[in-house]
Amino acid sequence: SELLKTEEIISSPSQSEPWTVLAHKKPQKDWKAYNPKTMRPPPLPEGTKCVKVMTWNVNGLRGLLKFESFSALQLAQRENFDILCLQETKLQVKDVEEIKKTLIDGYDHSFWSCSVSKLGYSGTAIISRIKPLSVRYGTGLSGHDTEGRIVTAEFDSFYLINTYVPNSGDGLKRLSYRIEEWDRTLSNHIKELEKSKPVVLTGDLNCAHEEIDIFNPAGNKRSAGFTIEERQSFGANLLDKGFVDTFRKQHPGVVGYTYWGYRHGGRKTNKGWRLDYFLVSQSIAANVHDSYILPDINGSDHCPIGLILKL
Amino acid sequence: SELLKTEEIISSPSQSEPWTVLAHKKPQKDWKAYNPKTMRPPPLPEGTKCVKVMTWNVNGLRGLLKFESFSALQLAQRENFDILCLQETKLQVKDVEEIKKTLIDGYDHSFWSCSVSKLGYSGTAIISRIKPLSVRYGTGLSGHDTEGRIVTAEFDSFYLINTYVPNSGDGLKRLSYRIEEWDRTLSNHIKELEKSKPVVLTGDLNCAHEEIDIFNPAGNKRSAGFTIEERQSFGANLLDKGFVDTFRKQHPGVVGYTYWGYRHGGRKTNKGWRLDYFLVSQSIAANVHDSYILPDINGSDHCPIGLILKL
DNA sequence: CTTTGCAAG
DNA sequence: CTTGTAAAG
Repeated sequence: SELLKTEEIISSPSQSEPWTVLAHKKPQKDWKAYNPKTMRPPPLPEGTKCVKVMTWNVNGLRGLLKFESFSALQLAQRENFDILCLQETKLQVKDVEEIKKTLIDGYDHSFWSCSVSKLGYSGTAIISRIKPLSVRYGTGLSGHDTEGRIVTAEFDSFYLINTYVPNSGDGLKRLSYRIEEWDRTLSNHIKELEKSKPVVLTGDLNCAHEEIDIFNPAGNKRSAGFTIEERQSFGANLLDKGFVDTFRKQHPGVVGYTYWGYRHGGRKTNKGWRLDYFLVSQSIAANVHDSYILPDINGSDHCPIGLILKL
Repeated sequence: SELLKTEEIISSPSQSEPWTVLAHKKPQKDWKAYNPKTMRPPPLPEGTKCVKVMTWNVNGLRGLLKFESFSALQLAQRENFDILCLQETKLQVKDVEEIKKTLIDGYDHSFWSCSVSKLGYSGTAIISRIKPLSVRYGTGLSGHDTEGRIVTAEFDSFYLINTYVPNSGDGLKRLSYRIEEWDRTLSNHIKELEKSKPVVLTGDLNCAHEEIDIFNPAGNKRSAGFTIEERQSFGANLLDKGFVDTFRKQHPGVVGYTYWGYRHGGRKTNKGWRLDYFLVSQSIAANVHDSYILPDINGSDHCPIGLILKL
């Protein structure tokens, strides 16, 4: 296998570095607040084969890189991921070569999908130090491939699907498209791939699945990302098809947000949502060593999340 | 008269404060470089009645105020002007009340003209501690009053016209409008006012009149602001009608730019243009005590200029 | 190169 | 509130 040995991967400083704990001020009902310092398992024993995947909606990659304080470079040095999945790169096709030059050595395989219908909109990427067996852009299943929302990479023992699910928009004007066309297409794509290998689905799924996944469930029943339609579609098209929400499995009853809107200073007051996920095929759910959130990493309205998968 | 006494006006720190001298690196032919430290006359004797007017194309007033380093407030404290004329405020009508609140005490009379055809475009204002006898927006002469390009204030002994002349645009696509419609309309407006009182015309006239007024005359013969059409129109519609270019009269053979394009780092290399003027009726040309440039004031692609007029 | 408004989230 | 566009200078 091309996957790296444990000692190379698990040298991540993320459990020794001083991640500041996000104060989850108002855990609701009897929910606990996720604490990345205390709620992560001990490192795997040396020699265990595994892969470390990270996912981050960067809300404009060029904006993020200007910041410098959290380039992919520094994230790599801290987290030492094997594969990084990005959403909302907002790159145009013409920007990609320039951006590739900023990648650090070792991450030699990167695959960029850009919107060709709206410039500077949406966009996804997979950046990897492992060379995939194959890569596919979009689903090929219908005409929904113009917004750069899906990249799929095939590895030895699994498919990795990185996606940025369409936002239902102000006034929910894109809700029916989202549910009836997009979610269904994605679900079919996954099922198709799963016929040959287990699937890891990650990205900004633009849905807070349960009440625990949003700071104010009552007030957001008609907000894009928490409508009953989106939540049911998430259940029916993903979970009911045998996909496991790895964070929720590992941390039932724990509040762990991955998104805080800029509009109401949400990050300071922890008015967050869990919109970013790792879902995995049931057949590999037991291989998940850790599914975690890094809420203290700034530079976007979303924070990165990670998955350590034993192979 | 409502105009202030000399001791109140000429307490300006501008001749004692350390204005850094702009290095005019390549004076052309036998032109001298304007030096605001050395080329200004001594203060007027105490008790002389005068008015101090400043003009500044601010290239977006809200952007400038964010800066804070050169708000109108600080400019007022350093220059102690009586009247400030702004161009390219880029304000909308709805922004004006908000902006008025930022004015410092004493400047209680302000008159704002905003573009109503293109939002956030153009826009002029007169801010004064002297209450004008009357104020007029636009010329009233034709249909050229939708872009907020002219404010005229009447004082005891003169009219003050503040204008932002339309740029002829990339590809000179607005050149014929500029010459045939706009310059002519402005000229008629001035002549009309001059029938009753002398006129002070100031603002961004968007024309470098002579070769001395631009860093690279040869290379800009078809650039907006230095076409022969604009230069001749400037001569025919303004100077030939009896208006005196006060800076040029005071400093013949002196290079004094007021604008440096952002596009080619023009301010560092002093690739500038003189686009901002005080023109006065011949009948009061001898009353001009000082017509000067403040090239070291940043915050815009134009710098402010000043006029001290004896009354 | 920078400001502005606009769409989008 | 912030990221992208585009128009304008």
